[in-house]
Amino acid sequence: MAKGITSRSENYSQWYNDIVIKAGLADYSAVRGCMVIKPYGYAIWEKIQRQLDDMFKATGHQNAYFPLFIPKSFFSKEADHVEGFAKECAIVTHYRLKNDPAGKGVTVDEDAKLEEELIVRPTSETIIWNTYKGWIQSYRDLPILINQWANVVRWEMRTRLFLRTTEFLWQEGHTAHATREEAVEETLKMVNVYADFAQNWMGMPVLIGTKSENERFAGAIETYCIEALMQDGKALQAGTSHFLGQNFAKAFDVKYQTKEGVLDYVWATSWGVSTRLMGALVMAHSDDNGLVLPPKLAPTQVVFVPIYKTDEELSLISEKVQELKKQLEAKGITTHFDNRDTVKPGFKFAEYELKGYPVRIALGPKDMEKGTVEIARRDTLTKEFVPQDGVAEYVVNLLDEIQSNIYNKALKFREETTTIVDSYDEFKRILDEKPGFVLAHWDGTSETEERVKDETKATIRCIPLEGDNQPGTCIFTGKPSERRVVFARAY
RNA sequence: CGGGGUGUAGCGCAGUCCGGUUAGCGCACCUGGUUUGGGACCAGGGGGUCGCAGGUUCGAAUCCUGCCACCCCGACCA
Repeated sequence: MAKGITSRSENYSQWYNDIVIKAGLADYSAVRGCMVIKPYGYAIWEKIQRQLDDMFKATGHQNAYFPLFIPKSFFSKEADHVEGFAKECAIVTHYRLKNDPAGKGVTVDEDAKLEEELIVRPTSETIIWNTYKGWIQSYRDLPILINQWANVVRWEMRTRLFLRTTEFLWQEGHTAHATREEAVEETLKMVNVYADFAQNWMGMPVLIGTKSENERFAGAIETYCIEALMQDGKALQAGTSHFLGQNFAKAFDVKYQTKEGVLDYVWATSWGVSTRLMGALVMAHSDDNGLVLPPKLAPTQVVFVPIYKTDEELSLISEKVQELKKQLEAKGITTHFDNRDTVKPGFKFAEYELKGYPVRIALGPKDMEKGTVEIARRDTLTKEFVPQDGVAEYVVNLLDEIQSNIYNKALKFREETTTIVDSYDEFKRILDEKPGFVLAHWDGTSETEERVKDETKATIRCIPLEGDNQPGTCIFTGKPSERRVVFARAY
């Protein structure tokens, strides 16, 4: 186990915090509930951003940017939306400071009170739909397919690094359509983009489904989500895509004229993923040695560590490393040569494991003699000697192998911790004894979900789009159930 | 907002119950040397308003009063 990291089995939360902090991803900040994302963490976020952005562009979306502040009056136009967010908003009430008369720094200038308070956006539906009103007159103006990369603020009671911070970075897509069908199609398209990203880039299997009424986004008709399972058996909502119907169009009076000349309200969607994905990445794959990154999202995929006693040895090794580096880079692989002479190789090995570099290549006098390198893979912690001639090919294949291995490992874990239950007693027992997804019948009512939550802390993570859709009877009430849904305790 | 806990060097902590030399330890940091195939070793060195404000006392990290901050567990949530 790495120095200073709490064991995963001993205390999962502590382990998670240790990895985030010690791998250099993020740290607590001076501001309550907010975190500082450090350069290494941000580098990973940039990889995530870049790939998602490409996927959004490929599905016809454009980026734009809307204001951080939302006038209070905008916010209160959609009733469910207000209800859902009212309790967690940061509000700007003044616009000026003055010197404290008591001589203690500065104080708020009460004369500079705003006529109308500004809400720091917890999400941007309202400001965006207020804007869209001015952009849309005819069916020719539709669809509008826009995404924004932004920060938002939600004043949560309790925060956790990446998973729930007061301020967080995310992207939010906001689209406007002429028909219900087109908007529904967009909602589904984007939840599938998220699933694609989670599985093929993060190496994290997800379930795609809809949310129950209790868990639905405030103001949405239907919320689609991707739901992942962490290594402690708790679920994490990793992304959501909302079909908003005409709720926001009605609230902000956004109408368009159809081909036939009739006025109708516009149909809307919104969808988002956040820096929470960083937390998911950590919790899905990491071990007691530190972070494990999927090669596709690792800022640096291969690190070279020289082993040497003399300057002559180092210069020979350096020459070889430069040669190999070029070969790898020619194949699109990102590399780093750590030739620091201030720390020993063993220290570097431990450090790169902690930081989750997928592949480490060590090169020492023995290798120079035999014409080999020592290649270590982070996911399995195994090492192998490989001829220098074939390194580039070997690493290309190895990175693919690692990418699919960590996905398969996570998938296997999910399958092993997913249980089908048919009675409430069994349901409760499984939640404690074998945490994970629990597939059970549910009568479809909020009351039942609420009662199950109160008694077991488990919620309906999603009503899956695929899989077993046979009817049955609710484990709690015995009433008819259309199909099994996915329960779990969640973050 | 309820319950619990903690504030002492950059980080992690001991010391507080029972007041008494110059406040200590590990890691990290700096200097010099030896090392380098899994987190090196030796020697020397720098770094502290003991969370803040008052009080008691010859004397306070330690006792008393008030305040503040943060963490953990709940409720709330991407």
